[in-house]
Amino acid sequence: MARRAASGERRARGSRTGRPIMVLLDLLGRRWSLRILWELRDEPLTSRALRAACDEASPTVLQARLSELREARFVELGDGGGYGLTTLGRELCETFMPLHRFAERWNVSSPSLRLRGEGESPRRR
Amino acid sequence: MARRAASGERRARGSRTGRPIMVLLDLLGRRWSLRILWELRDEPLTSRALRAACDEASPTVLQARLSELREARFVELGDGGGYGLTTLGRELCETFMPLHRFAERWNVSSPSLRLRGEGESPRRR
DNA sequence: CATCGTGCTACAATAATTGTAGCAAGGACG
DNA sequence: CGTCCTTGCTACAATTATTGTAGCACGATG
Repeated sequence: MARRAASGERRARGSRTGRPIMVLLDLLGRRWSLRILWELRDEPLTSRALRAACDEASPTVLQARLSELREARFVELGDGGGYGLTTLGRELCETFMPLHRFAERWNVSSPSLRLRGEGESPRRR
Repeated sequence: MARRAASGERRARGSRTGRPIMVLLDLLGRRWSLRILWELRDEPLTSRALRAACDEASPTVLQARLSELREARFVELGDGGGYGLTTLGRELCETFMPLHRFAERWNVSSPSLRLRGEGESPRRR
């Protein structure tokens, strides 16, 4: 159920079915989404502090992600400025905490994984 | 594709510090990464079956993600064909299972969140 | 008023992704 | 052997997303 049906099917980013898990995976799979939630996990941050925490990512994307995250009700702009997690957002973040421990155990042995685009397919063009 | 590298600081995708959690968040934040892991959670799939499961995403990205995921030792190409999760990959996937329940409770009320590019600022060049 | 810090936007350059087509290698079958 | 499959994987132009830099309007503070 909950299909858009009218106004022409669109195809994009694997959320076509509208299953909540797909929508969520899609949303979290956008650039900086996970990072933003992660950086907000402890305390609210102003947009600029958040930007600083995210390696000075461009405000354009950050603002776009923030809008989406706010629309998803994971993040809110508190009174007096500063972005923070909502109760829902905090629950989501809790879900990710095990990821931290996992990452530590994982401990990336492959150096070419650290930065995008290095050590991938030998690109012959 | 000119890599900027070459001189001093490399900046890309928030993995600059090399902290495992950042590398992981970065890797998982790439398009289709989460989805691939998700689709592989039950059983191995051939590259084409996986593509079908991922709404016919283009083989270019899928192959790129698969390479990265293999390099991260989350996914492997089993003998006789077909991609499957490694033990490590299965552990990672376990970490995500709570996400499923979360997504169900969440149940996206905002229609503009379902597909990328809808409801955002229609900024076009 | 001048100066700061908010959240947020414009926009050209660049990088990533999509979509379509196709390759080489391997099995099965005749 | 030759054809027909299917596998993993690649080419490449077109399209989107992201980056980086600049700057806006608003409010608070001085």
